[in-house]
Amino acid sequence: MIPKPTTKEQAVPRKGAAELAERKRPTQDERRAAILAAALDVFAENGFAAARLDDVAQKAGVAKGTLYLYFPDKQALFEALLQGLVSPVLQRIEALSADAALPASAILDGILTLFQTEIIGTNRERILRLIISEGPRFPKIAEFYHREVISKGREIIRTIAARGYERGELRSDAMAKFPQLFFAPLLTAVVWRSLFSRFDPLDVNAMIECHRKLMLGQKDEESPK
Amino acid sequence: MIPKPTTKEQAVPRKGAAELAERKRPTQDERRAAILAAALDVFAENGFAAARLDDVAQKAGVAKGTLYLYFPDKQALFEALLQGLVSPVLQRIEALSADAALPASAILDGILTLFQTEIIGTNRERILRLIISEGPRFPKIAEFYHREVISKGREIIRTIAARGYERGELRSDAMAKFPQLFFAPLLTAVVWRSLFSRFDPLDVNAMIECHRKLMLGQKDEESPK
Amino acid sequence: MIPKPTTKEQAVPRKGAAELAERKRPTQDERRAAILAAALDVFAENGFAAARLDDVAQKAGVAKGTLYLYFPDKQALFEALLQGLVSPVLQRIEALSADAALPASAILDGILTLFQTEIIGTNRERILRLIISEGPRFPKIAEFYHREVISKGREIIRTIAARGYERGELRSDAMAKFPQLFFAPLLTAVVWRSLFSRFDPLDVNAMIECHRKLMLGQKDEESPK
Amino acid sequence: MIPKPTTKEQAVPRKGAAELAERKRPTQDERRAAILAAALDVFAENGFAAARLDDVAQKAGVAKGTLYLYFPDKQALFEALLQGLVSPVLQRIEALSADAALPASAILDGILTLFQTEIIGTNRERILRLIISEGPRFPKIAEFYHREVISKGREIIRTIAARGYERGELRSDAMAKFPQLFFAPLLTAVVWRSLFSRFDPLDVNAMIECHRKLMLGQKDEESPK
DNA sequence: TATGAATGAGCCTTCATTCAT
DNA sequence: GATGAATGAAGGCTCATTCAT
Repeated sequence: MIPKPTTKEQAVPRKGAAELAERKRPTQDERRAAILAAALDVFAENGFAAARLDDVAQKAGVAKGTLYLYFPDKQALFEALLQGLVSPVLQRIEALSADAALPASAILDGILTLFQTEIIGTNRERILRLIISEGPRFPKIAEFYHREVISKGREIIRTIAARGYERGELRSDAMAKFPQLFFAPLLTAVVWRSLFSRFDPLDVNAMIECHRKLMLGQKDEESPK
Repeated sequence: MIPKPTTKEQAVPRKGAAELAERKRPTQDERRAAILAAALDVFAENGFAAARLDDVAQKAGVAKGTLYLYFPDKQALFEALLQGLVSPVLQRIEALSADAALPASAILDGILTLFQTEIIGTNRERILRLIISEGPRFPKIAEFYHREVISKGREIIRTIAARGYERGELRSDAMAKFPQLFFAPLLTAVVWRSLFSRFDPLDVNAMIECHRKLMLGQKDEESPK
Repeated sequence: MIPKPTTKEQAVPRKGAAELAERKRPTQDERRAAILAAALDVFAENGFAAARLDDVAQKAGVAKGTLYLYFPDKQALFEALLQGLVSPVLQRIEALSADAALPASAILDGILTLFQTEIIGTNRERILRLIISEGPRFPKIAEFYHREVISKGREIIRTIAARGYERGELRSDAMAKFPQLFFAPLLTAVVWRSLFSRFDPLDVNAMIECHRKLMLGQKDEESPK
Repeated sequence: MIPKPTTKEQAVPRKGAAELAERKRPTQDERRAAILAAALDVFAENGFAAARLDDVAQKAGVAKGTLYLYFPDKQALFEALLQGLVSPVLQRIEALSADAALPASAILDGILTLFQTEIIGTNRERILRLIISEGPRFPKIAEFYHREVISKGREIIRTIAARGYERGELRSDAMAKFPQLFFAPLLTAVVWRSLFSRFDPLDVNAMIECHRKLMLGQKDEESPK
């Protein structure tokens, strides 16, 4: 269970230890990551209140006390978990939206694709679920997420939608007014999957494709894909 | 706080109790209702795991043991709560949709209005929140809700959307394929309100109006409101 | 360990229950008293920090959770314990000292006798030990004890000593200035007993007799006892 | 706070470390002393059970593991602490009492003065407090202290008091029989200060002066101060 | 020798559930 | 039926001690 030291590539330490694929003692970063990964599993499965730190420790392969070397308490661990995995996707969205020369539909397509590939089915989806479920009881999390993700995402969509509407690419300025309408089906997909996918799976890609058409106001013939 | 059994000197005790202005001993149905109402408060505020039956009992004005006379355990109380408040709205939706002569837009409008008046701001919204949050850990609830509400609602929207598309009222058959797209903004509204309304309130009605336009594929001029 | 409800051979249940020596279900007062008695044992033996509530519960014959029905937490239990056993002795001292006609020596003798019979060897001595040991970490306790016992006792001694000095019964007004000098040997007896009595027992009565002589300034011949 | 080992560029490191004004790497004795000093702080403030070795290590400027290089465990550290600071004062008392030519009152005065200057307000007072508080749970300490200090001090007082009584310097042989009576006010001063000095400070010197008069059986006129 | 991260037994406290009244 | 005191299993957190470096 506990990795043996493996003082590796030293000149001649401890025999042939180096070439072994053996477990080395994890660095603090690795341990922290292991704890967070375990915490995601346990919190996602049970919710905050019902999650047991015993389980987190066991999954992370550390002693219970070790958790407290990395996080002051259960709530801090939870909050750290929810604040640790957000940015990269948003940055890619920002990058996408920066090119004003692109047609709105292309940018929105790109964002939808990112959602399909980088969120659905990944840990980020589980984080999202946790934020939806537990956010109301963790104002700090809700505010953080609103500030770091929601408000930025909203601005991006608002800009794109407004520009697309002015250019005549979009039939309506609805999304410029309420960018939430752009994200609503994505949120719905996440919620659906968490609730019903066991017995009524959702074809997320197909639904998003329909959403795209609706959003762009295309008539059905117009859509390729 | 709670009416003592009134051990007093009533010449004709307990007979015409109803017409007495004094607090009468609650009937079982009233007690059950009080417990469920209290449970909604407590579960909605804390989630299932963190909710304390002590609080439920106190809010309901009964002793803790009394809860167990009405529900076998905490989970049963929770499940009873989530299965008790769904039907009436759905029935009204079914009624609305039954009139095939109505234009699709009118029916959808009606449904949206029902949502705005009968869900948002009511206990039903809190139930919905609970289902979203806790559903994944209560398969029974998720299945029940899917069977009783989701699948029916989906069928209704599918029918209306298909009919509207055939009649040319809708520019796209997206919603016929994925009725979730119709409900997505409503779900989003509920989630938003639970997470962000404290510091970033959402104008649900305005958003729904935008959703309506987008859905119907109207150009902006076409919408009166 | 836990008194069984005694569903026994009562022909006419519940009637003649009183005269049976059988264990009846303890009243709340009895339970509270049992908890406090157990707490005294456990705290006296281990000190506050090292005392285990498990042991208290076991000694009191109740479940661990029951403690929390009577006291909000460990500290409250401890404080309740230390504030529960003081008054009667002080009242008797006050009664003794009220009679100004008595010679000072008689009153002081009476107080010393009370100490020997009502404190030494009783639970009050253990309480005293706890106050001495733990008081510095429980300001509330120290203040309470100072207010309720120390300051009153000091006033009493001061009055008696001053009066005795004026009357020529006492050779010195030392005790009128520092009544602590009257109590010092008593405190010392308690401390000695807690530390050394195992291997060097102290004849408290004899020491107190010597203290009396010293205090009264008698030459040795004068005191028979 | 604590001297970092000073890993700097010393041309001639570690040789004439003593005469360098800079902080040198502490010797083992210094480290031991630092640990004991820190332990006194921490144990005095919290008592044995509630004291944290973390705090001791931090105050001593060493790592927690280092404590275990110097003391096998917490209890051994505590015991070492309580056995380390006693002797010098006792030796001075012994020296004082050795001169049989001195009048008893002079020797007793000397001892009282030593107490006032060498105990009250110093670390020795804190040690004394710890012995009083924790002694009952540390028989080894109590026995050590009894053997090394108490019994010796008692013998000294007994000798002086007996001699003084024979010579007619003391009106009573009370203290010859119970030397505890001599120390009682000193003990009382220590206990009082630990419990009440925050809100009811004690003038220790004045009290001891009164004690002296009482002890010597002087009438008030006789003592100047 | 010194470090401090890691361990895990132990303890206070909570709360769903029971049951005597 | 209704009560609420009592129960005791469970979980968050602490901290003395260990051990790889």
